[in-house]
Formats: sequence, C-alpha cells, structure tokens
Amino acid sequence: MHITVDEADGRPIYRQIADELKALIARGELAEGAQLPPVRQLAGDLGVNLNTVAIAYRELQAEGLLNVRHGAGATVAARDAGRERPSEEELRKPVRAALTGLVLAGLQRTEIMALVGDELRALLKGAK
Amino acid sequence: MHITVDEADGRPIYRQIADELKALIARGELAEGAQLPPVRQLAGDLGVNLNTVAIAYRELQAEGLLNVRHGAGATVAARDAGRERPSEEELRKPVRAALTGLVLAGLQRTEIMALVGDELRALLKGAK
DNA sequence: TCTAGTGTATAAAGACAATGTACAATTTTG
DNA sequence: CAAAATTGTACATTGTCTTTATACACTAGA
Repeated sequence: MHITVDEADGRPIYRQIADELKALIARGELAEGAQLPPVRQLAGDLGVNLNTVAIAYRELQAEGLLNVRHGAGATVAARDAGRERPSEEELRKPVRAALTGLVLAGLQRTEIMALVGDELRALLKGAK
Repeated sequence: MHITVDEADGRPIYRQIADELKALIARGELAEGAQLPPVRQLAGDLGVNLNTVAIAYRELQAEGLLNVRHGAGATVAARDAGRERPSEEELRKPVRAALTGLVLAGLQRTEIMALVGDELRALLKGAK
C-alpha cells in the first residue's frame, strides 16, 4: 500500500489520504473486503496524527467505499454497496478542471486525448 | 461573463472564482487583452466581499494569466506571457483524480473517453 | 488638479485542519 | 469467560486558512 502525503500539495492531508485510497480502490489494488491498515499504523507511516487518518477513513465510509467498525478495522465495501452516485455534473466538474489546465498549458487536442487515454489505461490495469 | 459560486462546493470561494475565470480564458471567452470586471462589481454580482475576488485575481496574476494594475483594472495576459509551465505531474494529478471518480462511479472505458472527448470539444469550441 | 474608479493592505471574526489525550468497542489470548 | 491487546471514536486545543469590514493608494479622465 503505497500512500504518500505532499506538504506542498495544498489540499488538506486527510483529503490527500482519502483520494489516494480511492485511487487504490478504483484500480483494484485494494479489493472488495480487503482490510485497511489500522489508523495508528498508517498515521505512523505517514508521520501524521491518527485522527487525521481516521477522518479520511470516515470520509470514505460516508461515500460508501469503506466499512469502518469500532474495534475491528476498516474494510473495502462491496462495489455496489448503497452509495449514492454522484450527479452527472459532479463527475464532469473535475474533468473540466483538469482539461482546462491542460489547454492552458498549451497542449493540443491529440496530446490531451493521448494523455487521458494513458492515465485511464494505467488506472484500469488491474481493476475489477 | 457567467460566473457562479457554489456554497456546497467545498472549495474556497476565491478558488472557485479563479477556476471559473481560468476556464473562460481557456475557452477564449475572455480573449487576450480583455478587461475583467472591477473587483467590486464582480464581488457584488456574486454576493461576496471585494477582497475575495481580489484574491482570485492575484492568484491568476501569479500564474501569469492576468495583468493586474493598481488603479487600472485587470486584463487577460498574453498567452505566452512568462508563466512557468506546471510540471508534467502537476498536470496529470487532476486528470487522475477525475478519472478515478469516473471509474468508481462505474463508467466503462468507452463511456469515459466519450465524456472526456465531449468536454474537450466544448472547451476548445471557441478557443484560440 | 480634483474626482471617480480601480486594486491593495490590514485587522478581526469565524471556520477549518491537525494534534494530543482519553475513551469505547472488538478481537485475541490465557 | 476474563483480561489484555488492538482497533476506531470523542473532545478539547492549537494553529492556519477564509472571509469580511474598513481604510488606504494608485490611475485615468474631466
């Protein structure tokens, strides 16, 4: 489980952790039912407080991606566990933001589509 | 100039404004040299403090997208104005995040590429 | 020059993020 | 079954970030 936090990232630490866990789940490296490390262990590895990790776990639980049980650990939830799907617009907004950055960086249409295809391939490499 | 701020967005208001302005610039609706509304006007339209807008303007100036002059207004900078290009990783990170969301929402590869192509087309519609 | 219009600086209030410590639930061990 | 170890949770505290109100400074035009 390779997770890192970047001081200069801008996003709060708990969100960085949550996002990285999401990515691991999306690509299947954390399969359905898999046990996550205890908050203390992950917190120790990252050099942050255990509560910071706990907040990340709870955020993913709220999205239906994790099952967190007091006393026992946290596990990856079933893929169709009753998590409400984000709205169409909710999904498109980050796409638009990312593409805006690429356009402003001067990339051409074909370069952009290639880059996206590239990332998507990497993401789906080991996925469900 | 249609800009809106969303209370429930999570991101700070000044960043929402900055991101929307970026999108307008990327798609050419705010062309090179175009004058931006005064901070007080935009702030009034959005119902926020003028400083909040000013912070957004300054952020874009720091990225080399705007020329802000004390006393005169803010204008869109030349497209190749000495703005340092974000690193490759800096560009890919948002792409990865957006794609992660799409994958977790259950979209298939072809659906994702179609959605991205769709957004990119909209973005490049009137661009430079 | 004066005035209206523009961005800027500063301080204060409130919200948020990260932490330290103590608590509660579960699992393991004997 | 009881005790200990392991795990997540609650809460108060500290510091940082956001947003605001108010006053200031620069520019352009009459």
